[in-house]
Amino acid sequence: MKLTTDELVHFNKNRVEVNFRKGETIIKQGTFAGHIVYIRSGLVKVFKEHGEDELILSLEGRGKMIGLQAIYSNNIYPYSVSAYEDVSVCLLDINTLKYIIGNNAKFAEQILNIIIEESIFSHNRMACLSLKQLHGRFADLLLCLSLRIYRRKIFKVPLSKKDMALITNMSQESMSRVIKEFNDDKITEIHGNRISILDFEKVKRLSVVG
Amino acid sequence: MKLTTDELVHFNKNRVEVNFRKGETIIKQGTFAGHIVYIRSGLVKVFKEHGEDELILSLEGRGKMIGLQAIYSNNIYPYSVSAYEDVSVCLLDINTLKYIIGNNAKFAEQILNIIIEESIFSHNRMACLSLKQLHGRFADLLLCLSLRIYRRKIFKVPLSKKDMALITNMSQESMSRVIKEFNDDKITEIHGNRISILDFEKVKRLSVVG
DNA sequence: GACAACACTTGATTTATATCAAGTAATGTT
DNA sequence: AACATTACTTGATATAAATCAAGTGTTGTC
Repeated sequence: MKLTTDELVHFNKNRVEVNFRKGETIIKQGTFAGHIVYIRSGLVKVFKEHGEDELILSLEGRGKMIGLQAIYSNNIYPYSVSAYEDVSVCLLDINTLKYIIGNNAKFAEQILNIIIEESIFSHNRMACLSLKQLHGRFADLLLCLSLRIYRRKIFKVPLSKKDMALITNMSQESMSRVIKEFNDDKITEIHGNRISILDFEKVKRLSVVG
Repeated sequence: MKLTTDELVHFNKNRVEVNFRKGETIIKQGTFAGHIVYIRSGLVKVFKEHGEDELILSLEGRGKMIGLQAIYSNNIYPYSVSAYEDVSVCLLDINTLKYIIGNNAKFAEQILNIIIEESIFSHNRMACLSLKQLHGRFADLLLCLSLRIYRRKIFKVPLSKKDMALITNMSQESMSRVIKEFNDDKITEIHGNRISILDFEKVKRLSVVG
């Protein structure tokens, strides 16, 4: 990023490194937004709280910026974020960020690109949740983990079956049944928190078909 | 917006006014994005095409900018837009826009705000579609039309029941039944394309309850 | 090592909503 | 005006997936 020396100084002065333990809340929906969160390591969930139940908007890992939406909308975080495992983050002061955005067009452009990418992701997730059924939604979760988060076909996740059920917006029992079918059909090999994708093409096909 | 004279000249040189007839496609998902669309008048739907079926992302009317997502992502429109009624738009050259964003931080900031507002709207819509059932989803449509689009409690919509069913992601038959119940319960008075919201508080409550 | 608490599985039942079917009303066309 | 086409309604049936229920397996705690 093309920041001036002045801007860099500003940034470093207003940057804090923090660690969160598994399960901790990193951002609480509805609270005043003091900073933007940059994830250095660990998996988190971004979710909307809606009375009793919650809707998971996305999973985010290493290298992602979270909370940019708070720049607009009265500095209030429009969603919550919590840690699936121990997480290390960097907190960037929101006013510093706002200041630089308002003065450095190239920087603003990059933030814009991040938000736009998120926006498109969000549209796809909406389509996934509304149009697809159980198998398609789970296939999408597998693709997300494999392509976006771990960049592998075999990986360990800090997610319980219950978590995965929440992410794919289905009941725990349905999740259990879907996983069983995927394993029986040799599409995946899922034992405990270890996921191996055996037939990647089939997962892709299931994601498209729904 | 704080644009320099030079930028204004640029803009006016690369601005075209166009009219679309009811039903016409204004933006086609997957095509090369030449411009951003500013709606001068008329109601349009923004939707994702996904094989056979479609998912409506939002309704937009007078004063809205559409297609900003194409700035990022190889200048390809990530969704389609079509006219529910005769629509008048202004087309802004995407390269001009990009150029100004990259050089005028204040302008970039405003575009950023628009996208962020959209992003939050999109999250709410996702929650609506995934968490709520028929009545809650229809209540949300009523609120959207009444608060965001028409700013009235009584208005005429260019939408058929079929359209409304698509927007709320339910079957035409369910839409019919839900409208009947709303009318029977004196919550609304819907005849043809004329909608009167009689009990606004109840609509809000139904939207929250789901 | 016993016990509690929780994660997961699996089958039976229920439920919300889609689909099917068959009709009436509204609209457009020659 | 007659006819076709489409929009809408309404009841009956089908279905995907949730919930319920009753288990087993796993983990943590004193």
